[in-house]
Amino acid sequence: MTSKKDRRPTIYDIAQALNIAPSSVSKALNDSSSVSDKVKVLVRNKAQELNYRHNSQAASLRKGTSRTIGVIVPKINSAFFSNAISGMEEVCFNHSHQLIICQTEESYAKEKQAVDTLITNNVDCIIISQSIETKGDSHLREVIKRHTPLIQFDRVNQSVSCHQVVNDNKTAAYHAVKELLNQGYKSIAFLGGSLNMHVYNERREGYLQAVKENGMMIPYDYVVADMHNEQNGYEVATTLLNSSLPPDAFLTSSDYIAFGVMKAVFAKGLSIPDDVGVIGFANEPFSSMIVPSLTTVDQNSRAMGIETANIYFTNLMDKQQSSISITKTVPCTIIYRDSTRKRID
Amino acid sequence: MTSKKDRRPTIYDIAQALNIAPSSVSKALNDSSSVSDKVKVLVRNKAQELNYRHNSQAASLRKGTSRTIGVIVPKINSAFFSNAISGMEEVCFNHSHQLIICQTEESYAKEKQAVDTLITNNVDCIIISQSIETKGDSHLREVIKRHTPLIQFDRVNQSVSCHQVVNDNKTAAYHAVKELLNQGYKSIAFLGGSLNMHVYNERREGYLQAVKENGMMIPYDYVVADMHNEQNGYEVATTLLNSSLPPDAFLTSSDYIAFGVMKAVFAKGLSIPDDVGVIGFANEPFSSMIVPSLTTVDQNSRAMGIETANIYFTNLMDKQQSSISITKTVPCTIIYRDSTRKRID
DNA sequence: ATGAAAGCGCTAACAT
DNA sequence: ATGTTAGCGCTTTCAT
Repeated sequence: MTSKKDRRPTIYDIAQALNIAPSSVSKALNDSSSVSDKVKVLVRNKAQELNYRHNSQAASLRKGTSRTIGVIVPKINSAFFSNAISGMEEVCFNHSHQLIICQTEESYAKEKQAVDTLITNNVDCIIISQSIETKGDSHLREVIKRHTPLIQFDRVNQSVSCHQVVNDNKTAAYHAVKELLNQGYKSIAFLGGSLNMHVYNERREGYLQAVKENGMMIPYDYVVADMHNEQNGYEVATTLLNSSLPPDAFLTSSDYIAFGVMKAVFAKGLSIPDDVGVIGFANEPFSSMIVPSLTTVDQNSRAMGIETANIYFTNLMDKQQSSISITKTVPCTIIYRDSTRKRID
Repeated sequence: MTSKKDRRPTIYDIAQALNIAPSSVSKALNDSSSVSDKVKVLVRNKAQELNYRHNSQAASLRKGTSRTIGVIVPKINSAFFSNAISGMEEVCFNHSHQLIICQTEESYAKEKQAVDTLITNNVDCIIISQSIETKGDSHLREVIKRHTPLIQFDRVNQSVSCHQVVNDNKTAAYHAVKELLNQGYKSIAFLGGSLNMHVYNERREGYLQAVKENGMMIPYDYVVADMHNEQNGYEVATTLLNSSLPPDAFLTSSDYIAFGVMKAVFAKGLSIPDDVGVIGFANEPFSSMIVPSLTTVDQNSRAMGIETANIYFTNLMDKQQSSISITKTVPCTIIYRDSTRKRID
C-alpha cells in the first residue's frame, strides 16, 4: 500500500493524476512554448503537491549532457586550489551546473583514475591542474579524443594543446626581482619548484631575465629547483647563507618555502629586511600574519577559478568544437610587505 | 562515415563486434558468474580496443543508485572544511564513489538550493554542515522524508535527528580553560561564535563549566558571542582590556579571532604570554607560524571527514533504513604553544 | 552459459 | 496545444 507512495514521484505520476500525457508534463516543467498556461499551472501545482523533483540523471542520459563539470587538482586543502575551486563553483552555480571534484595528491596514477572516473560520469567538461608526479599525457589526449572539452589551469602541460588559464608567472617573477633590486638588494637567489612543470619554469625564466638584464653575477648554486615546503626552504637557505658568497635576498616559488628561508635567516642571527630580503608566492593567509610580514606574489586564485569556468560557459558549452585553443592569463599582483622594506641609508 | 566511429562506444558496439548479446557484454564487464571466462576475455579485449568506458549515468538510472555523495559546506576555502572534505574524498575514492560539493557561503537560501540540487542529482547520501544564517530545518526533513541518508557534521542542527559527527567541543573548551588556569591566569574571557549554532554553544558551556568549577568570578561582559573574524576579536579584546576589570586570558572559538585578540594585546603594550594568555580553535596553519605561536584546539578536521564518510559506507550503504541515529564524536587535541607558556615565578 | 526483452525517468520527434 | 512513441545505455529478470 505504501509501495506506490514511497517511490520517488515521476512525471508519470503527475500525468496520471492530471490525466494528461507525460510529454505534456515534461514540456510544462521545462516551460516549453508548446503547452498552454493552464496546463503549466496545473502541472506545477501537482508537482509541488506530490513533492516531485526533476531527475537530472534520467534527463542527462536522454539529452546526452550532464550539466556537470569535473575538476582534478592535486590537493583541495591548499589556499590556491580551494580558492580556485571556490571561484569555479560560484560560476557553475550561476549556470545551474555542478562540480565533481577529484584530488590526485600529486600521484600520476590517481590523476589517470580521476580522468577515467569523470569520463565514466559523463561530465560535460574536465578542468585539470596536473600533479607533480605526472609525466605522460595520454590521459589528457584521451579526453580530447572523446571531444570532452578540456581546460588546464595553473599547472598546465604545454605539450597538450587545449584551453589554458595561467598566471603571468614569468612577468611576476621578473617584477619581484626588480622590486628586490629597487630596494637595494644585490645578490638574489631563486628557490623554485619542479622543473618539469611549466609554471615553475616560467618563474625561473622571469628571474633569469631580470638577472641578465641587470648584469647580475650569480653563483651557479643561486638557482635551486624542486623546492616544495618550509623544510626545503630552510635547508637550502641555510646552506646558501653559509656559503662563501651568501645571497642578500631570496625569491621563492611558495610562501611556505619563503617561511623556511626566513627561519634560516633568523637562525643565522640576521635580520629581515635589513640584512636579507624575501619574497614568496601565493599570498597564503599566514603571509600577512607573520613578523615581519611577507612580501608575496598573489596569484589571484579565485579569479583564476572564475576565468577557467567562464571559458566553458562562454566558449565551449553549446558550441561546435573548434580547433582554436583559448589561453587566458591572469595577472599576478605583488603584495608589498615588510620582508622587503629595506631601510636605504 | 565518421558518424558511427565518433559516438561514444556502448555495450552494443562490443556486442555487435563480437556477435553476442548486449546482456552478455554487461555481465562480462561486471564479472558475473553466469558468463564464461572465454567471453569475459573476449569482451574485455574488445572493450579496450574500442576504448569503451562504462556509462555510470545509464547504470545509475537503471540501478537506482549513483555512487555519488553530496557534501554541503559553508566555505570550501577554509582550513577546517577543506581538510574535512579531503578526508571524505579519500574514503569515497577507496569505495569508488564520487563527491559533489556545494558551498553555501553562509546563506540559508543557497543551502536550500544545494539540497535541491543534490536530490535532483540522485546522490546516495547527503553530508551537511550548516550555514550560520540557517534557521529552519524543513530542507533537512525533506531529505529524510525521501529516505536519502543524511549525515550532519560539525555545525549540526540538534532538532533534526539523523547521523552526526561532531567534536567534543564542550570538553575541549573545558580543558582549554583548565590549561589557562594551570598556567596561572586568573580571569579568562570567552569570545565565542553564533549562539544558534550547537557547536558554539557547547564550547561556551565547557568554558562556563570550568569557570563554575573553579569558583571564578567573571564580569558579565567576559562572555561574548557572534564573533567571526580577526576584526571582531581585535575590537572586543580592546574593549575588554580597557575595562575596569581587564581579563588576563582569552579563549576564542577560532584562531582568527585569537589573532585579533593578540593584536589588541600588543597594541595595548602588553606581552603574550607574560601578561595575557590566548588560546584559539582550529589549528589553522598560521597558528604555528606567528610569534608567539598560538596555543590552539585542533579539531582533527581530516579525521572528522573520514569518520563522516565512513558512517555512510559502514552503516548506511546497502542497508535497510533503520531508525537509530549514529553519533560519532571526534576528540579535539589541544596544541600547546607559546601564547600560554606563562613564566611562573 | 547465453540471449531476448523490458524498463529506469526523461525528452524529442512526430503525429494529430 | 496535446498525445504517441521511441530511445538515451545500462541491468536484470526470465527463457532457452
